[in-house]
Amino acid sequence: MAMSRAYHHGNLREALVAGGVDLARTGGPAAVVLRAVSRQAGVSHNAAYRHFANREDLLAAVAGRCMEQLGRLMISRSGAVDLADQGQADEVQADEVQADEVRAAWARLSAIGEAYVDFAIAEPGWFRTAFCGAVAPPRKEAVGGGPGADPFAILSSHLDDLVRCGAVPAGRRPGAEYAAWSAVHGLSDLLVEGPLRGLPDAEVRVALSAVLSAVARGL
Amino acid sequence: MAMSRAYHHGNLREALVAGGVDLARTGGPAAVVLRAVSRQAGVSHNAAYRHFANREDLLAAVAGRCMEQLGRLMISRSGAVDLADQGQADEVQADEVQADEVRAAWARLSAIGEAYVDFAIAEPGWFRTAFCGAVAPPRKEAVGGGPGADPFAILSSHLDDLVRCGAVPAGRRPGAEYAAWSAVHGLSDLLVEGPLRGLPDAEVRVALSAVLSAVARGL
DNA sequence: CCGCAAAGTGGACATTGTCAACACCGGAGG
DNA sequence: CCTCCGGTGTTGACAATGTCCACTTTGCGG
Repeated sequence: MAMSRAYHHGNLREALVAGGVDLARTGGPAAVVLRAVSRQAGVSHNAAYRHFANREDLLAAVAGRCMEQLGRLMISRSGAVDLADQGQADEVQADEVQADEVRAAWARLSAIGEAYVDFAIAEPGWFRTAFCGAVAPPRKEAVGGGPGADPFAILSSHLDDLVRCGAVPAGRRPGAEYAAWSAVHGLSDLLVEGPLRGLPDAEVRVALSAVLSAVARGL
Repeated sequence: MAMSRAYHHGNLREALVAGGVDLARTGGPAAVVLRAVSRQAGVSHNAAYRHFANREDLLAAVAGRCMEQLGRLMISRSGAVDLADQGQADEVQADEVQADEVRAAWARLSAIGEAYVDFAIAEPGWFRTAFCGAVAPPRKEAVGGGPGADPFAILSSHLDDLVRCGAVPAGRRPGAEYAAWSAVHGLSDLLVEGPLRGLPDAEVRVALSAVLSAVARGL
């Protein structure tokens, strides 16, 4: 199994993508350079062409990883809300349970929105790479243990929850993902590479809460 | 008078920026290539270095032009709303005048939002260039007749109008530009270079109206 | 045991950003 | 009028990159 390191590198494709993710973290999509990732993998340039059609193809793979990273953070933050809530769940009326569920659904939506923006700010290189326009098709995730972390799907299911528990009228559901996603993504983009770059931290929080509450009202 | 007057070329700086805008239109920021714009201006490479510190500097100038272009479309669409409205303005009660003004203010906000997205769709190269992160400082526009077409300033003044005529409570004003701008910019970015690329036209209109009405409700 | 296709290598080429040294030109000062 | 001078533009060079090509090596399947 363990291939001799001389010629056949264990599985290169993986190493190349990992190296690309590394470079993208600090330099964004422009830093995902064929020769650089090859060098970093201890392999000479042109080796990558046995695994990717061209640079764009590699970038797409790297972008996919970044997107998954974002999805993972969103899921994790959403889960954290559930955990925090269940602490104070005790014996209460049935309708109070329902009210709590509504509140929790709203909190989860806010949490994934905040996660989105936080990710963009904390990892601008990854964020810019994820949305550099190199992502492949919708990416049908492997059914198994893979973290099916497509941000869009996550958002959709959270909106479904809001409708299901009556927090949002069903008539408002169509197009809701566009409204919510656009708002959060727009703020992220403006903060990371748009005219809002370098906005003071306090102002960032003001903007974030303004966007999130506007979305909540707007749904 | 060592003005930027004609020396050898005419005034090159202008020609270079214009050529850059040309290339950016079809190829986005990546197409703004020093040697290409120099070639297109009938001048050999390195001539540009007498007018710009480096490629990034030129790109910033080109990006500024693209941003102005966007601002101009927004202003023009906002003006078109006024003209369309004044046609049906006749003798009415005072409070109806007020109601009309409120309606017009909302219509103008919608118009600039729609203009933003339309611009992104119609001129993706320019849009991507405008927001590629190369724009110079906050750009203090000349107060006079110059096309003070900073999209952010335009949005701000429209929101001010909404507050002034009572359509939006003053308490909601802080942060409102973040909410509105983020929503519209996010949709544009997702449509132009994000996962929403290639969305069928009908669906685009659904998304746009969902975003615009959500913003209106959210303010 | 052998050959073959997959995996990796080395070299080459065009393109690009950038630097340095040089050439041109038109006006300022004599 | 002539002469210098700095702003403008040119030529040449260099390193880095994406990509094509021919070649080599490896290990698996017959």
